[in-house]
Amino acid sequence: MGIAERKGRDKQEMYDKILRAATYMFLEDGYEKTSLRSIAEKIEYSPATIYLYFKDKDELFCAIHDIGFQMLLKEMEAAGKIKNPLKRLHEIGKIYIEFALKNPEYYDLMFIIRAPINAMREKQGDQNCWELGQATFMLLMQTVTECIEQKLIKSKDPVVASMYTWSAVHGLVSLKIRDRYEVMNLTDEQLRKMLLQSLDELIGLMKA
Amino acid sequence: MGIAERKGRDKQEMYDKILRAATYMFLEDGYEKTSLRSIAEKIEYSPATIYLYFKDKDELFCAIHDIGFQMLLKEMEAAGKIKNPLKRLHEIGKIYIEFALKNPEYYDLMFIIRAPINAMREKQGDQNCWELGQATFMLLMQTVTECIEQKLIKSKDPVVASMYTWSAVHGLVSLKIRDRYEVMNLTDEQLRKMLLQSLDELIGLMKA
DNA sequence: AAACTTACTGAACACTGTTCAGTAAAACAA
DNA sequence: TTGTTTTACTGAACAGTGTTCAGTAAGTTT
Repeated sequence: MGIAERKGRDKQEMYDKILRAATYMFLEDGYEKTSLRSIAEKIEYSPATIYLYFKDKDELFCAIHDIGFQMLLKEMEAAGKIKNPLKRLHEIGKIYIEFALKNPEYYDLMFIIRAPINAMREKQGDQNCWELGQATFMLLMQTVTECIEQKLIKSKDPVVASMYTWSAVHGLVSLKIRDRYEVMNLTDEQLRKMLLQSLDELIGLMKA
Repeated sequence: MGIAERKGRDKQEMYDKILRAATYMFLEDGYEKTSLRSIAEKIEYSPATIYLYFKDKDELFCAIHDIGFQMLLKEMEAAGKIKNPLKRLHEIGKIYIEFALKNPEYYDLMFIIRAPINAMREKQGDQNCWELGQATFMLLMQTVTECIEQKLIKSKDPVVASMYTWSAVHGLVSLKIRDRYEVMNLTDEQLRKMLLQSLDELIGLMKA
């Protein structure tokens, strides 16, 4: 049985090796400039080898997408410990914005680029692949629900309130990541302050 | 002088021909699946011909991006006529959302895809290319400023308020266009209603 | 009519994602 | 130990992409 175990370990190690190289290059050069050929070259294998471990490029990037969500969820743990749901909501927003500013490539892959979504759709029956995104959304939803129950915010519908909260914050960071604030001519630091100030203001508006 | 005029017209017609074919195929198949070779085939010229009229693919799509903004600005004219700035703000939001839902490919190109931004950056001195985006933002900014002046909304800083308003609405539609609402399992109609309801709620929160 | 310019092209270049027949090495069975 | 089967990997091919360039035919100018 030792041979089968060793082969299983070898397989997992190879999978991880490809994933690490891909992640490294993706963070370095961005999605558009990370090719399977360049990843293969980095690990000193043929491009065809990658297809023994991943169905296609989309599936490989889906795995990186999942790493990004695990990172985000880990950061969200801190917010999860805050008792006051309104403070928690605010903290969730801040962590989300800081995560996006610190990890723009991950954020892009998690919330904008279509590749991981394509890969998840192909695994129709596999509900697991959506669970990371759902976990993040559930934390927000739960927090918003508690805010509503304790009458800390004006909104009554938790789904709608979760939606515009997420959208607002996503809009803030995604317009930055896709370079659409250039019309405003701000430095990075000015922009960062403005994003956090916008969040503050939004939370202020939501407050009952 | 007739020859020079005729050659100028010919050049403009060729430019328009390429742009129309590109726009048609882009709206039909989306950005990812619209290649210069396929555009060239449609107009029955060689791919190399396109480079006589456009610097590269990014510049061609920048021209389509501009058409999208012209369309959006035209739709915004209706909102421009509303005297009450808060009602106008609400209408601007609605028009923005409806535009995105009706023209997802244009919206994607205008606010998410990097190609047009790359092309505009290359024309550093040419401030004209940013003016369409700025015009849209200026209408929002002006409306928000009037709301603040007339104490119709709580916010005091027009830049911040414009920013989170734009971001919120952009977030709503861009998460849809990039298929990130699938975690929520909603039909298109349910989603559309929810987007508009979120906008209503946001405006409600903003109200003084 | 000769010379020059312009608009266009086919082919090339360098790259991409993906597949497949072939092969060497590992594992298995006798 | 040997023969057979399986596995992991590869080089090459396929079909496609954006972009450039030397060559050419037609139009324009002298």
